[in-house]
Amino acid sequence: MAKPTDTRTRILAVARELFAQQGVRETSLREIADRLGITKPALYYHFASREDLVRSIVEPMMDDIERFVAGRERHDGAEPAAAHDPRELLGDYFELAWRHRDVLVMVVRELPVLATLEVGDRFSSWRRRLILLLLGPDPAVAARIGATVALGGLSDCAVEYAHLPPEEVKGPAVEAAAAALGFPRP
Amino acid sequence: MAKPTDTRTRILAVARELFAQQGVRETSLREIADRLGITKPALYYHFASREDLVRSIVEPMMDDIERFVAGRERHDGAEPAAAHDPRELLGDYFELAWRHRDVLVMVVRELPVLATLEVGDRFSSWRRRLILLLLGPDPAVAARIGATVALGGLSDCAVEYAHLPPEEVKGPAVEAAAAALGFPRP
DNA sequence: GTCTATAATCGGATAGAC
DNA sequence: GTCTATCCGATTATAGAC
Repeated sequence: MAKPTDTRTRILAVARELFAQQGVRETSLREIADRLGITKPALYYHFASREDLVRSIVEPMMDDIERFVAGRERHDGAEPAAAHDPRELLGDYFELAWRHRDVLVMVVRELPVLATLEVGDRFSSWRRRLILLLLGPDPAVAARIGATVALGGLSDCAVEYAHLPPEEVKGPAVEAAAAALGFPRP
Repeated sequence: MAKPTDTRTRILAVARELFAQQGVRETSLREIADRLGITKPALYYHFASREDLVRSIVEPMMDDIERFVAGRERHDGAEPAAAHDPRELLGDYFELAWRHRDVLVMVVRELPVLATLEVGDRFSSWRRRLILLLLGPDPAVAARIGATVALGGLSDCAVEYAHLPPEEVKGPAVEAAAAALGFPRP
């Protein structure tokens, strides 16, 4: 039953590649269709609109991050515990960013284009909640700034060193992030 | 001699604001003209083309960064000394990013749109040279990763905490970056 | 599922009057 | 310096045949 990759999947793959290379708004449906050797109307058979295509690419990552954050928060309404081991949380966060690094580049570089999907607000929310998990409630400004350096720096690494094997990147990246957070190397 | 702000300056201000808010490619000349109460052809009296307008906004920042990096490199062809105090260099770098934080957001989010200005290549070059200044020639991968966290995190802070007074942000941000680099708090 | 043909819209840019 | 009017190209999207 080796389906030779159906058209919908091939469209998604080509779109992902072009969006990452030249930007979302800078890629037209014509360009995607040409690359695949089909025509524009054929795209509309598989996706209701241009926005539907974009959403189909972005949403799996968004859902994955939402699960990541929500799964580590308390659900009983009690105060969120800062009981998370920083290195473990940062390591898991690195692997998450790494898994989605292609779409991640696209998203962080194009928040304005993706405004209709409210990507910016959701990212802010996740970062706020992650800082809460790392530092506990009401952290001082200085600690929050350290956390911003740590989390922002980790995402940058997933993008910057995408050509290296992840095992080689993860360790040093997590150590640097932990140090920025105020947990220096043992 | 209180010139009531000439039109060219007003155009640049409105364009900067709209570009930062909704993206470069997502802002049309019509939108800029409407906001100013003039028409599109009037824009063309002040700028030769759309690209000329974008360039006029981005270039001052680019020149400033180039001067920053070049001014700290050795010019005699000798090996680049790693003799820079990390906290001093990081602090100056923070202030640079802070000064240009509005245009900075626009640029890092829209590398694809600005491809014709070769913004991406120039940014890569600056980061590479800064890492050289911080770590000396041929740094190990782990050290480079720490530097990526440090420099990336600093830029993020200039954007993320743009609403706070810079004196409040700079200290903690530089300390976090230095720790990520491997120079822990004394 | 994919095509041809086409509608409707919007973008950047120019000519020429005032 | 700013306007009206206009051109040209490209884009999203749809209708209808195969």
